[in-house]
Order: sequence, then structure tokens, then C-alpha cells
Amino acid sequence: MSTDTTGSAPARPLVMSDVAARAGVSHQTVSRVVNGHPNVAPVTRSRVQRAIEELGYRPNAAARALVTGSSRTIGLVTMNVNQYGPAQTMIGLEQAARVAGYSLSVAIVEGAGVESIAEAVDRFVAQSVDAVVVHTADLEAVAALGVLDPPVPLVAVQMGGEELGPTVTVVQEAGARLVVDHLLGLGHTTVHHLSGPEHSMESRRRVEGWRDALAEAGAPPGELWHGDWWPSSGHEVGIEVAARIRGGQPITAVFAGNDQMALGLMVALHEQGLSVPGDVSVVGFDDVPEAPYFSPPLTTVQQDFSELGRRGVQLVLARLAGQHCEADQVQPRLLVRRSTGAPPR
Amino acid sequence: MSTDTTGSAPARPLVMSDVAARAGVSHQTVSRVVNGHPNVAPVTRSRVQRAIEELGYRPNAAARALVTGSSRTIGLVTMNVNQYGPAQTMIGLEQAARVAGYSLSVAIVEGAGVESIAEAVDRFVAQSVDAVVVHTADLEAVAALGVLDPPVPLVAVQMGGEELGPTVTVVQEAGARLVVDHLLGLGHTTVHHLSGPEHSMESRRRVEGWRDALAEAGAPPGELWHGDWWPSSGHEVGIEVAARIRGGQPITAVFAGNDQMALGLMVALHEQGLSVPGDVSVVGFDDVPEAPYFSPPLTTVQQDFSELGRRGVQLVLARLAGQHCEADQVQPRLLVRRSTGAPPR
DNA sequence: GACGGACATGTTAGCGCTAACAACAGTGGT
DNA sequence: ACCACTGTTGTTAGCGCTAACATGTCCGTC
Repeated sequence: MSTDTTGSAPARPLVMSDVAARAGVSHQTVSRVVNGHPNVAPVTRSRVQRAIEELGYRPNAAARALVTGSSRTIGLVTMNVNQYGPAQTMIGLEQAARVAGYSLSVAIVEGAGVESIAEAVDRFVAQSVDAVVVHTADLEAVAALGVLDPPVPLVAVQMGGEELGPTVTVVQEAGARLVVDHLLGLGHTTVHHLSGPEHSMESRRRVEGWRDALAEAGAPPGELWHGDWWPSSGHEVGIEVAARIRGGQPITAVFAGNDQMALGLMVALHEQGLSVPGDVSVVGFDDVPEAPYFSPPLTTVQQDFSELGRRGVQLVLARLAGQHCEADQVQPRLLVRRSTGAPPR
Repeated sequence: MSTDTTGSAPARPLVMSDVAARAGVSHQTVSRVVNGHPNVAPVTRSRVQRAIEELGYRPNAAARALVTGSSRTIGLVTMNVNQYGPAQTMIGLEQAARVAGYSLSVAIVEGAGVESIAEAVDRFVAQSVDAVVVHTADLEAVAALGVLDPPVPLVAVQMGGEELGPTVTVVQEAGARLVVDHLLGLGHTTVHHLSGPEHSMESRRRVEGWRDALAEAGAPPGELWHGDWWPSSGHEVGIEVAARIRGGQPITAVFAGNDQMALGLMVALHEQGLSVPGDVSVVGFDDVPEAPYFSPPLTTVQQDFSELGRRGVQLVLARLAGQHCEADQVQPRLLVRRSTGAPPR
């Protein structure tokens, strides 16, 4: 058990020279011990360490930051954290940062507008963070980053583009290809796509991968709809799809840009009397924890979100160490469950 | 190909006296302008402000923190942010903090063990945060907080207990009562409950509310199962429930501790050939965005998570201002959808 | 016209820490 | 013996900022 201090001692500021006095050394020696400098006699070191523990001393981060110019803090600019993917990425990031001895300051922006991102980065700079990680897939946001030129390393995570130098991304195209190949392999003539918002780079990349894979396989191009990542937009498109099928259009496979839209889509299809995968096969993207419990369990593309966060931190550390660093990529994986099958005959 | 320095000045540290020199005043006058002190001549003020803008000066937060003893940062200790509720609460918190001029430092702990929480709080203290918000409902965590005595205000959010002074909570019991009354009103004899983990206070409060409401209505006590918040645990219990029904036990209404477990439960029920709400009515808790798209759309209790976060910040600010502050409560609301109905006859 | 007071500024002294240097030991080689 | 050298400690000087005090300056007032 960590015994704080004897009895009470609510909040008397405890500084380095208090420790020094107790250990009978100079405050500088304490500093050396705290920072793990080599040239301290073992005896002295342990004496100081004991004093630190007995007193419960914690070095003052502000003072240290002032003199070293580094706050050992990483700023994260993110959005949509109430969605599974972004949240999971943030978790990975926080943990990797913590392990590396950094703490994480978070700004959750709303609109992804150039201004809000710029402002968030600016605040982080003023706050003396050592680096900024921007987690977004929004095109506007990408533009914002291009303009910005912060005095600290800035790395981007999970956006499609490479223009900004160091970037970690999931290879979205590859994910989309996996889906198309799976469905075509099942016998579907083509695959239609319900993508995310147009300004999302992730979404755009998936659209590209979908289109290319279709073209390469010699399949006719499929229909493209745009949603907003939420179930309700999937639901709307589901109604539309059902209407077209009734109108005679042969829609047998839909690839949704994320699991939530896939959910809305499947529900709408059921409501309209269609079966999944009997009439229409549906694939999602993300593999949220609920996906195996949808009706039917959803075939989807798994992305390792926490890995994304971890690599983001790696990239940051590399840049802080002045190392050469390149864009880094994480490969997605297809999980086949029961929402896909052969097309109706 | 890291494009760090694009043409302009890379990162020459810009300090207050630079601004002072440019504006032809002393650095202290600049400080006064920056901090909005009253006694500065309007002419001087605008001259300084212009100099600040032209130079793009940003005060150094570390130096300011060192001298004022305040970093204008709030530390948030949280967990399970990949779930909708906690994430949403964090969003509310971050926004409220930002509006109040604070930035948010985040620690995501895993196990809710006493140690990890204590360590997180400790790190925040070393980091000179002005206050710590702990967002958890875990009993162990509550114990951890009781032991801790950080030198900064600590407020708890969303835990059932009041023992720790300032706390913001959703009135979980009230939510549970809403559910029980609704189901009893529909004609069910009693209501069974699939709760969250035993060490969760939220969960415990819901159990109490459920039990009390049942007792007060003179209904026989229902069965109690424990899950882990995730769909898979709901699924397991669903299989169990189906087995009991087949065995003759009259289970007609189950109240799940959250929406995800309700989802798993309903899926298992369907798999076992039972209808929701035809054979069994199911109610969730939280109102995640997917809930209206479950099959059937889920009757659930809506909690205003972001409000929780916002009030957490209010509480923090009040304490920092030395104001008297009390425990604060947010009322939940029942959303009736299609997963509940009259019991089978 | 001398004087107290409100205002506007500048000057000084630290906040708690680390970096640089200075001051000493103790070594071993010659 | 001496000296150059390594290893250990203490001393000093800031980092960039704000609080407290010191210094003006311009009023109105009697």
C-alpha cells in the first residue's frame, strides 16, 4: 500500500529542496535521481529515493516543462468518438502514449471544419504539447492540415491521403476489394455501395476500391448512395433499394460503408419483406461488437482500430526522436458471417 | 519526405518581451493585456494587441502554470469509452471544459482496479491539473476514490453512491422503476432482470430500483442474472431464458441493464423460436443510436449522457470557485418502442 | 498652488526545475 | 611524488511568466 504521508498533510506544496534536505543532498542531486542520470553514487541514489517515497514527492510538471520546453503531452484532435472506431482508436492512442510516458490531451471537434481543427491545434501549441495527432478522415480537415504549420510534429491518423507526410491509415481500398471479391465469388453479378459522407476520405477510398475491384473483375458498375454513417441513413437507402427491386432492378448485394448503416439497411429490407441474405446480401465495415448479433449476423470488414492508435503514437515518437518515418498502413480483414450468400436464382 | 519547415520561420521561440519590444512597452504591460487586467490605457492595449497579432504570439502555458499554480486543465479518468454512454459523456465533458477555457487530459483505465485509478489520479496531480473528474460506476473504483485524497478537487460522475461528496448521477433507480411500471401496466405478472456486472454501481442501483418497484406494486420478485454489458452475455442469458420458458416457467418480460445486452438477448430468443414481444417483452437501457433499428425496435430508457458530462464540469468549476455544491442528478426517460407488449395469453 | 488619490506604467523577485559549470574527491600511470 | 582523468556532488543562472511593489503622471480639491 502506498502510504501517502503520515496522518494528514492535505496539500502543502512539496518541492525538490524538501526532498534534498531530507536526504541531506542538494536539490540538483535529487533532480539527477528523478531523471535517472548516470553519475550518482548508488548509496546517494537510494537515500534520495527513500526520501522521495517517504515524502510522497512528485516533481512539478509545469516547472519541468518550462525549463525543458517539453510537456510530455500529446494533443489529440478527434471527432465522432461516440462511434466505435474512433473511440477504439483513441483508446489505443492513449495507452501507447501512456506507456511511452506521455499524457494525452484531447480536443473533440464537431464539424471537421478547417477553423475548428486549426483552433484546436493552436490551443495545443499554446499548451506546449510535444506533438499533435489528428484523427480524422474528413476532406475538409485534410485541407486544414495542409494549411497549418505548427511548430511541433503533427501526424495524421486514418485519413486517406498521403500528401501530408507521415500518416497512418487502414488500407481502405483493400477492405473494399475484399468485400467485392467475396460477393462476386458468391455469384453476384455486381455489388452496390452505400458509402459514408462524400467529404470523408475513408469513405472515398472505399468507393474507389469498390469501383476498381468491380472494374477489374469485369463486373458492371454498381449503384452508389451516400449515407451519414448512422443507422437512419442506412434505413432510408434500404427503403429505396426495396423499391427498386420491386421495380425489377436486380439488386442482390449491397456493401455498406459501416456496420451501423448496414444495420439500418437490413432492417428496412426486412420491413419491406425482403430477406437477407436470401434476396440481398449485405456487408458492413468496422466489425463493431454488436455486428455478430445483428439479424442476421453481419459479414463485415474488421479494422484494427487500436493498432491504428498505437502506430500513431509510434509515428509521433519517431518524429520526436528525429527519425526518418514513413507512412504506415494497417491491413483490414474480412469476417464472413451470415448476411451474405449466393444471389437468388 | 517530412516537410517540416516550409519557407517561413520554423519555430523561433517567441516570448512576451518580443511583443513588448514591438509595442514599445514593458513585458508586464503585455502580460496585463493578455490577462485582461483593467488598468491599461485603451491606446496601449490596442497597440499591444496589434503587436501580438502581427507576431502571432501565444503565451507559454508552462510558465504561466508554474507561476499561477494552475494549468487550466481538467483531468478525466474514464473507462469503457468504446461504449456509447461513456463516450458521449466524455464529449459533453470536453465541450463544457473547452467553453470554460479548460483543456481536457484523458486517462483511460482498464480494470477499474483501485491501483490503476489511483495511479491515473496521481499522474494528473503531478501534471498539475486543476481538478480531476472520475467517470466510473465501478464499486472498486468508488472505494479507490474514498482512499485517495488528492490536493485538487475531485468530482465523480455517474456513480451511484453519494458518499464521496460531489457527484453527478443519473437516477438509475428511477429509470428502473419506469421500466417496471411500464411492463406491469402492460399486464405482465412480474419482470425479470439481466443486470450489468455486480461491481458496477449503476447496475446495482438499477437492480434496487427494479426490486423495489416490483415489491411496491405487489408483484412477485423476478429472476436476476448478471451480464458484462456486452451482447454476448445477453445472448447467453437469452438461451437460458428460452430453456426455462420451454421448461414451463412463465417468463414474459425481461429488463436488460443496457441496450447491447438486450440485443444479444433478443437475438438468442429469436434463435430459440420465441417472439419479441409476442412471447417475451424486452427493455434496454441507454438508448444507443442503433436501438431503434434492432429487431424489433427496442423499448429503452434514455439517459442524457452529454448532460452528465456538462454537469460534471459545472461541479468542477463550482468547486474551483470555492462555491458550495451539491450532488446533482439527471432524470432518465422511458422510450417505448416495439420490443414490449402485452404478455401472451 | 500644494496635496491626496486614482490611474498608468515600469521594476523587481521569484514560481520549481534543469543545464552548465565549478569544485572536489579518488584513481592509476609515469 | 606528480598529473591527467573519471566520477560525484554542489553552485549558479536562467526558462517565461505573474504578483507585488515602486514610480510616475494627471486629476480635482481646499
